[in-house]
Amino acid sequence: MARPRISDVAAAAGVSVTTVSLVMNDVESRISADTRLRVREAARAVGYAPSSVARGLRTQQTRTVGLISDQIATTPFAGRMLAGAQDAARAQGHLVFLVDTGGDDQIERDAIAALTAQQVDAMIYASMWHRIVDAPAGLPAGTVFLDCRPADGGFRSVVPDDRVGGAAAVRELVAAGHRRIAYLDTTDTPIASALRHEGYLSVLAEAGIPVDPALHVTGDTSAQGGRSAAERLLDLPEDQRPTAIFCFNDRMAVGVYTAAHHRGLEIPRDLSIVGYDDQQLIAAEQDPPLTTVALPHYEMGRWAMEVALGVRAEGAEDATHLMECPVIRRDSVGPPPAQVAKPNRRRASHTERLPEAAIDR
Amino acid sequence: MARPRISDVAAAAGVSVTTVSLVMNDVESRISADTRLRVREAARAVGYAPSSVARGLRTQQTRTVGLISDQIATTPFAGRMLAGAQDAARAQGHLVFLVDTGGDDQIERDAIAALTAQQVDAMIYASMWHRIVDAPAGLPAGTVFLDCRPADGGFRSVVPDDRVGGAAAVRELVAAGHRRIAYLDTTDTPIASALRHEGYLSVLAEAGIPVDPALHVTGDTSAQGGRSAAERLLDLPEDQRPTAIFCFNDRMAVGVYTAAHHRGLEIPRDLSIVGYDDQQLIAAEQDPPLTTVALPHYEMGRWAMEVALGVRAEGAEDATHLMECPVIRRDSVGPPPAQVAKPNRRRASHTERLPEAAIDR
DNA sequence: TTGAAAGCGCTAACAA
DNA sequence: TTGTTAGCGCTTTCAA
Repeated sequence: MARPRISDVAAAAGVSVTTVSLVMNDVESRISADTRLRVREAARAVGYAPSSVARGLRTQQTRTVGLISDQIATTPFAGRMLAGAQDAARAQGHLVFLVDTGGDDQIERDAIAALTAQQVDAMIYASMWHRIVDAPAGLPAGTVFLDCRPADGGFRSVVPDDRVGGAAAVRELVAAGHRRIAYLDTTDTPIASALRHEGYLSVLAEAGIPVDPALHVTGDTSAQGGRSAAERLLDLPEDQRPTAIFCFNDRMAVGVYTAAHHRGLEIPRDLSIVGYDDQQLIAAEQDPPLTTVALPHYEMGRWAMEVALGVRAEGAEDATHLMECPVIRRDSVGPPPAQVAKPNRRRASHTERLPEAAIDR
Repeated sequence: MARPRISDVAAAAGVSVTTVSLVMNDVESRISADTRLRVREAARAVGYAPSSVARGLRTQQTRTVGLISDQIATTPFAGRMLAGAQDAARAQGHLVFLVDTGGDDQIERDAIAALTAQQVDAMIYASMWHRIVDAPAGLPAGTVFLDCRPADGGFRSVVPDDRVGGAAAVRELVAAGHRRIAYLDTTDTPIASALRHEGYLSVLAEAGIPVDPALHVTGDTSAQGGRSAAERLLDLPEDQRPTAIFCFNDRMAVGVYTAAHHRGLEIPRDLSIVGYDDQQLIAAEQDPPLTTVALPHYEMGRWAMEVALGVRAEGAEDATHLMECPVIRRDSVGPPPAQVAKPNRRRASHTERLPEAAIDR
């Protein structure tokens, strides 16, 4: 059985297709209540649902959106960003085409062409981590950049406010009483790390804490990278060693936990840690749960879609919207340990603590 | 400037729209090379690309696929499944509509209606973890179920072969010499856990190892759940305690690591562990890296899409395809510890080991 | 309050 | 080898 058409409904209801169309689209002002009911009934009877394709051709509006992203498969963040975009799209009665290019330029070009051919009403160009990208050719005007900014402007974009987020993280530590705060940085993702570093420096300045270059170390964005960088920090002489570490991200923070545990340092008693990302299945599951700064992925996805669909009339044509990154307080931050005079005291106290670890079996 | 139409190209090239259509669709047999070139040139000149919407209306084939899933946002598996489906779709020149219902039935119904209205050529109904679902009404025939099976059949489906996967995991342990192997199970996800349990039992049987009910414990699927369940296992008298634990999933395995560390047990020297899922950012980043069984998400996604688009002519209309779960060998499996006579020996060796941990600073 | 008819942009049957 | 034309299923103008 073929898909019923509007004329089938018209015939069944004994009216014209115009009338059916009017009823189906709730332009009912001019249709009598009686006719309306007959049409509705007939539509249900034949199992009619308007063809979006035909409607799209006629109205030149498809109620679809294209979402192009570089990496969905390999990042744990994709989900929330997509969810935000999806929810906003659904609220507007739009369906979203998702294309993951895997970073391949040819696939990206093809995707833009295919999406354009599909006459999507809007387009979102998403990156899975905050960075500056070269806008690909062929993107329709009005495309919104999600978690990235076009190098040459020309498009609206939304990115996390990493500077303020970094500041919030460090302020958390300062508020707990720390003065020797390290920034465990990375060089893998320049934009975000530089911004978080700026935030770090601004808070040190506002708290009147001198900047110690030795407390700024880098590693690659993995637990292993975090661990090696942390080792360097913990190898510093006792009086120069940080009492708190702000980590570029949660994965690196996990490495800091490992490094700390291997030295018998207890978190947060001996060392406070703040991460970034609030990565699911990681941050909250540490022991103790990690205090971190959340990346507002859902909100960014939602914002991008709303702007793309014109729900939100955001200012300038190529303005960048900064989304707040909230601090998620858990249990990895505490006051700094009481000042210790001799470098060897800590090692001693470490040894004293060992029985505790054995006891809880 | 409006989108150029086929007639614009025809006018520019001085031919009919038929000719243009023929050329654009590579049905060139009847078109002279000369005309072909002229048309191509004209198309480029006016910046023409055929409208998929118009073509879809005319041919009744949209070259789009609908992918409905319950939870993308909250699962780390979604990505690879999507990637597999996407890649297969792209290979066929199809675009995919993605809808995440979040498990909401109303959203699901709306999505099915919207996708049907869009006249998608195929549909995939995906779950983010292996389970049996009630097929929602309105799904078009030919819909493929991904990582789930319809309770009443009627549709093709692809799911991981959890029974064989569970067997492979346990066989790994048996091969290393273990005889007291626990299954750290969960009740959160009945299908998968029951199948893996079957695999576990089958390998014990084939190895002639008696089943010890005390070695079958359950917890919820989290690090915390794994930890508590592991505590129960490790609390067993020395001679009944397992030398190896097969965990329902990697998250729970992480909890086992924690429990083991708190007792001073070293992995794999004192305890071997095998997980399941090969969860990114978790399994490989444990210390030591976790041996686990991978869920073939990419392959399942790819398979589902290929079957949905008819690339793969799979047998029966409602057959279930079982996808192999490969063992990922890392460093959490070793031979069982040498038999220890007295219950206290282990604690002694634990204490002896402590200096090692302190040394590596 | 309702209907006839044009046309969205394309493909394909048929004609030349 | 190429062109004319009907029609895919709908919306919308205009007329009744």
